[in-house]
Amino acid sequence: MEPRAAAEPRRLRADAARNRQRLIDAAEEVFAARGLDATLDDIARHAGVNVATAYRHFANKHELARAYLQETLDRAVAMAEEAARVDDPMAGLAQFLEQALELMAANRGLFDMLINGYDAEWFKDQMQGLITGPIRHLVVRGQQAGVIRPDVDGTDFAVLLPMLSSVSDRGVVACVPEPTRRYLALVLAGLRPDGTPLPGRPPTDAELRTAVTHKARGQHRDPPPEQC
Amino acid sequence: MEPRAAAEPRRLRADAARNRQRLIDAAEEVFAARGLDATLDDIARHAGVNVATAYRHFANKHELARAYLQETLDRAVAMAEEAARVDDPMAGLAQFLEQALELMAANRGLFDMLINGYDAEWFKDQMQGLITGPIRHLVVRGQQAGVIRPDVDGTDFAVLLPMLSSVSDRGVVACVPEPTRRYLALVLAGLRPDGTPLPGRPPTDAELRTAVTHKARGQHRDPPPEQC
Amino acid sequence: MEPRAAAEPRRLRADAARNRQRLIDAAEEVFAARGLDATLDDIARHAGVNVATAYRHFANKHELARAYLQETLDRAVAMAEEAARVDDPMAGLAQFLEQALELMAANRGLFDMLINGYDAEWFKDQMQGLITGPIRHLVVRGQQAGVIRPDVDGTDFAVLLPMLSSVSDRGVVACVPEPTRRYLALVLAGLRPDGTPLPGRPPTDAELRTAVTHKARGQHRDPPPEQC
Amino acid sequence: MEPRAAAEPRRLRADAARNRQRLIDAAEEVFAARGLDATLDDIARHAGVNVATAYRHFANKHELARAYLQETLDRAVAMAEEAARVDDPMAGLAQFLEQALELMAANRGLFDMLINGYDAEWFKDQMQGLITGPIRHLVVRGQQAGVIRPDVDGTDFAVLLPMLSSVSDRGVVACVPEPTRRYLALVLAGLRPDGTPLPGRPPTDAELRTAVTHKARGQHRDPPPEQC
DNA sequence: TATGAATGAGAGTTCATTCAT
DNA sequence: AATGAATGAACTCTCATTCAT
Repeated sequence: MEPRAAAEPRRLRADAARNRQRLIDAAEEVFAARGLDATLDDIARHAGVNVATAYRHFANKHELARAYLQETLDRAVAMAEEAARVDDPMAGLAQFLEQALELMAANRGLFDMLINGYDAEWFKDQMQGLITGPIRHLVVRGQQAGVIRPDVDGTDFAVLLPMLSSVSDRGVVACVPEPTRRYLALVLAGLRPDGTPLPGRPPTDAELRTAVTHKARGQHRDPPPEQC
Repeated sequence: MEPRAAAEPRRLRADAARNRQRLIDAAEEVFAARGLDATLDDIARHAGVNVATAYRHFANKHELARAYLQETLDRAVAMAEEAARVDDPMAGLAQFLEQALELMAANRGLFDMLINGYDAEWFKDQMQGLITGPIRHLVVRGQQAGVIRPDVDGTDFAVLLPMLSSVSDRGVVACVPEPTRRYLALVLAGLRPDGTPLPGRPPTDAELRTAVTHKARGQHRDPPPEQC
Repeated sequence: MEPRAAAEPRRLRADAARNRQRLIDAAEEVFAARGLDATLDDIARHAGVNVATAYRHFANKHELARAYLQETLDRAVAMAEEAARVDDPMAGLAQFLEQALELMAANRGLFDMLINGYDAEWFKDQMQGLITGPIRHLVVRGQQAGVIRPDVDGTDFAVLLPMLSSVSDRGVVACVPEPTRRYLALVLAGLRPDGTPLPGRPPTDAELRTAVTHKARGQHRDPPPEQC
Repeated sequence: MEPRAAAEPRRLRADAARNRQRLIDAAEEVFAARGLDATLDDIARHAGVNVATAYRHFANKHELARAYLQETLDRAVAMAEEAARVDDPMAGLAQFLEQALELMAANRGLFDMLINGYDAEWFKDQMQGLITGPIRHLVVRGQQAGVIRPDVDGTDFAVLLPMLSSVSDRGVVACVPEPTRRYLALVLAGLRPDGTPLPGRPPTDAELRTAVTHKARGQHRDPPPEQC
């Protein structure tokens, strides 16, 4: 019962690689459309393979979901790194957020992770680098330039990003042009210095490790509320 | 097999009325704690009645969820009406939002409706009055007083309210004091006039009818994305 | 998710009681014929009910198996108690063993417990009283009367009984008259004093608690070999 | 699709022969440790080859099990032949039984065949020679020397041997020193002449062909109980 | 010939919903 | 009207066996 290899960079036979990618693609489609509650049977059917084949490639539904989410998060990280290279700090931050939110738009699977706390433990680890790396960099630069209020931190984006992503998943999308950009602009406006301090404080780096999200569904039923 | 009555205002026998309320109360507890995925059996047990009794009072799980959500939304409406009576428009808006978000905090069932699009059609109808009534009133007053930017509308809150409610349900809650208030303050800051117009436009009243949310789970599998 | 009641002596509705008994009877038939690997579906079909009905009465396959095994073991205990009332100690012991082995004859489900270690923990508890109670009583009486060798103990029967039961489950049964009685007689002959001490020693009472059997299949995969 | 050869004594290419033996060795390890329920995948992995390779050498799991059991039984036969050369008949018999039981101790795969009736038909044929050859020889010698009761036959050991082997697989093993030897001694004591005839009669040679065991599991579901 | 991959047919379990008392 | 009981349709995951390279 060895764990069936998942992300190990072994060379796969041509057809297997094809099926693996088909499965991830199908997962992308199905999870994105129906959320992470979608059944593996559905995904396998979508990929044109048998469920058992899915289980050859991924130890369980969970792992397939990760593979799919990983692909998407990798793209988000690339975006963050690119944005960090933009000169104007506010523009860089805005660019990253726009791109990231675009990526998440109407993707229910991603949404389930960001918002509904699917696989929170794993997600935290993915998020950590993004937040404490390029994002904080952008924030600090903006604060030094005086265009971002001094009382926010990169860690606030562990809340703001999921929060904004929920916008892209609303029905409004279908009707209103660029809703994400609109509400992002509103939040960015709120990030400008205005002399009035925000209540509360940002999450600390340590809190990020346990605090990103706690709602659990599907496999992760009712994790006891984390203590601080 | 008569069609089982649902919410028709028939006179119920005393014990029947009692059971009905017990069920709603149990739904409140259970749905709030475990989200709308909770089983009817659980709720019935919590209410001290049998599942079949639940089906005598409510056509299906769905309807029971509505009854529970209704109660909560009614409270939100009351809050909005009360806030409309506050003199300072910004303070009134802030008060309503704070109270409403408080109400939603850690209420997974409500969250499932607001964010996950459970029973979207019905939810829209509930939201309509709230948005176009007291909330728009607060917004307009604020704009006349010059404390709210002119390019937002009450309908923007059909997006902002769910968006902010997602904050209250994050793990951060457990660790950071008053996270909801913090990010609400950020958004409120963004709502102040700053000379820079927001991109896009608010949803129209008509769009509200179809646009609030479209994600479907559980019973409501895959409603085709609404067209505009 | 309360554990669905199993053996609680609640009054069941007539039909439920009937179905419950049908299920146990079907379990008896099917488990006896095919062993404890038989599927719940098979048993339910045999009982003329849906599988889910089986799950209403028993938390899982395991519990149904226990209910069935319990019934059989109860009969064995009754036999032991009756045998303890026989005057001649050897005759009493022989009577009990004969009856018990008869009971077990060709019952694969029982065999799986006795021999294959299904649900060993639970079985130990059932066995304990039988061994240290009436069986030891019979043995001691026999030793005092000088008809049983002094170097055996009641606890030896925790080995001998399963061992002999394996005889009744062999194909020989179908062809040879009274095979169980034959090999039981052989063992009983060996139990008479002969001046030559047996090698080793009987299990202690404490060892009985962990020592009855350790083979695990089905649910009980690979329990680490118990340490002493 | 030619019928895949199984145990035909064709000359195999060197590497094929090597793989075949590797598979049998792996089967030995795995089946002995986990019983005949072990999966072919496990065994193949243990052998360092692919499952499909196993299917090139053996028609099915069944056949691989046979190959493994064959090897073990061959050793038992060798033991019997060696024991037949011991002068003292009782000592010879005891030596064989001890060695054979040692061989079976804690070998779950063998146990599944001896006790659980896996592949009974085939097993009978293997047993036949052993019983009617060296074992009967030992018994007859003992009877002529007056140290074995006259009313047993070699065929009784088709029952006694499996019966005793069940002892070695009990948890007692882990705690009690030499349990097999202990209960074997008890049975041997019973085999000594004591003037009291055993009830019943030994299986006849013919009965041996159908009578050894009839329990079937796994692939061999429910062979109808053989008639005599 | 040997392999990695693929598959169909379950098995155990759960849950919204309906039936019978 | 209320209950206890029953059900069918899923869903996740496993395994002996076959296919394609």
